Amino acid sequence: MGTALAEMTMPQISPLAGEPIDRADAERLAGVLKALADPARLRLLSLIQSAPEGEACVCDLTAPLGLSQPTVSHHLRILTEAGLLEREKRGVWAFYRIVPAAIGTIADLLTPPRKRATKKSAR
Amino acid sequence: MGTALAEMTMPQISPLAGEPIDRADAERLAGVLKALADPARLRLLSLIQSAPEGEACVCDLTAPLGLSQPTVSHHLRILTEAGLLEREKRGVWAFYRIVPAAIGTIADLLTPPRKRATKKSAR
DNA sequence: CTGCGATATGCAGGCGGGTCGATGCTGTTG
DNA sequence: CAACAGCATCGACCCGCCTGCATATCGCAG
Repeated sequence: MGTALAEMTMPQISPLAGEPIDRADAERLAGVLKALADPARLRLLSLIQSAPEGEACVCDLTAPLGLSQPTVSHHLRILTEAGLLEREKRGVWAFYRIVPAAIGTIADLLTPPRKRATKKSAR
Repeated sequence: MGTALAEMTMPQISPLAGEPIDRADAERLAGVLKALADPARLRLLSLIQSAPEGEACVCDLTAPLGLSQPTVSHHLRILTEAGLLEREKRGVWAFYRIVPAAIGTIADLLTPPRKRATKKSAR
């Protein structure tokens, strides 16, 4: 498990597509969104993305966030399990990097006007 | 108040753009994402969007959701305050409709690769 | 005016989540 | 081998949120 994202990228569900999504899909999508819906975690993603090599270790993230090291590890764990981050341990350090297509996938799931096939008229 | 979305659409913040977002922007974006990060609310958006006229009243939503009427009203209130839904009262009924650009705005905020201007090199 | 149906609000219970301090584990350094 | 640094895990506290029940409010019908 982990990568909760992968479990719904294939079915290509979209809450705003055609018909209502079922409970299972709603809970999966909500799960990933829950991982994103936290100021600390959004800042973590932002910090990691804007880091020199696109990666950062925990010790570089605690200070700018103003949170304790266990708390930062906790958030990184949640983001990783959601499929938004990937972890690579080099020596004593654990480097986190953003999974390239992850956020984009979520953005796509929230973007309905992708297909003009469905009527929508002139509103 | 209401429309928490409007308060951050102008600054055009993006957690994955160039530099790290500050605490205020992170909290604003997290606030809107929190409104989305709930199975019941995702289903509500989906149900409303796929309704005949793109709108629905509370009485039509309680049954498919399997939640009590007060709970549904509660979720609709949260979605409305987040700027994702708009409410129109006609007679005894309250009709809810999706704010067209709302979800798209969030999707855009989560879509970084829009501008190649920022270096990114070959990683 | 009285009654009824549709919503919103108040209140309370219960669960999940964010945070920290303490601790354990692993790999590096001397 | 001993000491130390980086990180993950554990336990606990506290707050916020989802949910339902009861109640208030508004609009319409008779």
